[in-house]
Amino acid sequence: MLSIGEFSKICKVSTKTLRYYDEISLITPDEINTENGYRYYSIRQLKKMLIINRLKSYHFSLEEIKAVLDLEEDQSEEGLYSALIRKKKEIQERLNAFEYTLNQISNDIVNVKNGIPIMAHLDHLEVQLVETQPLNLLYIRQMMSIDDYAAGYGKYFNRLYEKIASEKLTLLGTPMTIYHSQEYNPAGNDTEFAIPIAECIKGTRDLPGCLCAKSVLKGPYTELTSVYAKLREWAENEGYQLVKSPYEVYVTDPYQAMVSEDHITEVYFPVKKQQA
Amino acid sequence: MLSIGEFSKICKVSTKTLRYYDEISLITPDEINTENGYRYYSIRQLKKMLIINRLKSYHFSLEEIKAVLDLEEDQSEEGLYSALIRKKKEIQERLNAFEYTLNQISNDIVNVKNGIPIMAHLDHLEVQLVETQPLNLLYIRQMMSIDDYAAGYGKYFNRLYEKIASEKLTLLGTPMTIYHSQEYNPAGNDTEFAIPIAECIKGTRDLPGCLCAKSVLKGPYTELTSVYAKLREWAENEGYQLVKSPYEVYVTDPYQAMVSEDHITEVYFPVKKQQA
DNA sequence: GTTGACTTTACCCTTAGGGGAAAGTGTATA
DNA sequence: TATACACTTTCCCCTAAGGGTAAAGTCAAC
Repeated sequence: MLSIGEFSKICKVSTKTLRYYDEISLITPDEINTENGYRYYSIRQLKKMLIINRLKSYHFSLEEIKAVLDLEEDQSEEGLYSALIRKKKEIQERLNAFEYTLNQISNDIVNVKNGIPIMAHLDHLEVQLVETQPLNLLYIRQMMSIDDYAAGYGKYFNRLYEKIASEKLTLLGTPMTIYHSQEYNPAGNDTEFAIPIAECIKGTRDLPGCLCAKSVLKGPYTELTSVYAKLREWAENEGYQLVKSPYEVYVTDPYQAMVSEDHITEVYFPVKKQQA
Repeated sequence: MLSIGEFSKICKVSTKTLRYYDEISLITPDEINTENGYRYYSIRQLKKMLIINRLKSYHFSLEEIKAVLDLEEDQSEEGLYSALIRKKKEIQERLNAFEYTLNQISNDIVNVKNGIPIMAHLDHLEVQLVETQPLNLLYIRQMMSIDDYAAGYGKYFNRLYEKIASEKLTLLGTPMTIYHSQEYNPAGNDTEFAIPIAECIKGTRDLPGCLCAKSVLKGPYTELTSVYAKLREWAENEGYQLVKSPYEVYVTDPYQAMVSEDHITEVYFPVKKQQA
């Protein structure tokens, strides 16, 4: 039997951690002296602790590790295997995200080095006042959380395109997204995915034409918030009031132009002249 | 002036977050109604908020962002530039770490798929009883925290090698590390970096020969804890007691064999036969 | 005037433990 | 055997970046 200090030293895990793992029942000492409460671990618990350490190094949460080990106890090898596969995919995704970030940050570094302050594109963004034509939209309206967006765009636009194809409808423009939520809420925002078509059928609605402030973004979607900010600022300065829900039109196919720098997105915000 | 909800919506940041940022003085509303406490943000605060969002996406902590923005206020472009460079390096390192993890996990996946349970190498690890020869060690002894190890090995062994080279000393073996701490402590462990040489000079000491349990690890250093566990288990089973500090001998040059699978490390643990 | 949307503060919760205090316990040495 | 010191216990507070919810006050539209 090993005292907590001995066990700690062998596994390279602090005693604090071992007590915490005991508390959450991840690994509990084989024996606890009932007189003084001292924890004693057995040699054969070393392996379990080493597995925990390894899974931790793979960025499993303690919760996940517990689940894996519990399954393992029931002799199913499947649990560990599928967990590893799943976690590998997760890590791959995080790695990709880091690569993307690295790209972006490198870009900014070049700009700052050349004396172009960060967010400079915001100053060069042009806003125009346009009168939009009414559109007939095939749409899906959905609450979207921030995590859903990445997968959501593909999913819902695909569904719309499928319907257009299977019912032989007439495409009249590129896909667009309309944001109906008043406030930003990380849990979910009322979002409408739509594609303009010719036919008025079930599942379509009319988007009336109206006066809009419009900006065109060339670049990655992450800069869209700047565009919205710019539109607000413009409206305030020019004495317009923002009314109704803004929408984005994806001029380039997001799945065609893989280089995010080449994306072209139009942002429309319905406005009206402010009463003096 | 924008209410917190309006500002939140434009920046795609929750009101909760804005109140929190106010609390930590990262971005405070331009105006607060003294009657009802309502927060009002100005249009020109949008830019600051967008910069915060961008830096957040680069994995800056709020603390760091505050520091950068404060420097920026004092018109020094340098602050932002060097912060970006620093952060880029950080992200690169995390990316590398993820790549390494991905490698390891893929390895384990192959093993598990082939029916080899994780940690199986532990069962095949051989332990032998050896009588070591006394060594004369050129050494540096240092408290090392877990984060220091990666950089520390290079640093201290380099220092030792430099001394050997500059004083024309006679190398008698490969580098080794001796662990003096009794318990594992994440804050710092008493660690000795040493290289056996022929000359007895200032900065050398004697490592007496003794009876040791010895195991040889072929593979990445991350598996070293398993070796220690194995040695403990063996000692328990064979009726030996672990005495004094264990040490590792790096048979392969860690900077030569870049593929971690090729590393060869000997682990020695001084033992004595247990009194019956 | 009322309703519903908006805002405020306040309190508790999250992960994976770290730091430290106060008190009890174990063991080696003088 | 007495004492010193190393070890262990529980208890409480702390982290970063907010999310969830409640109770109470406020605003704007109808």
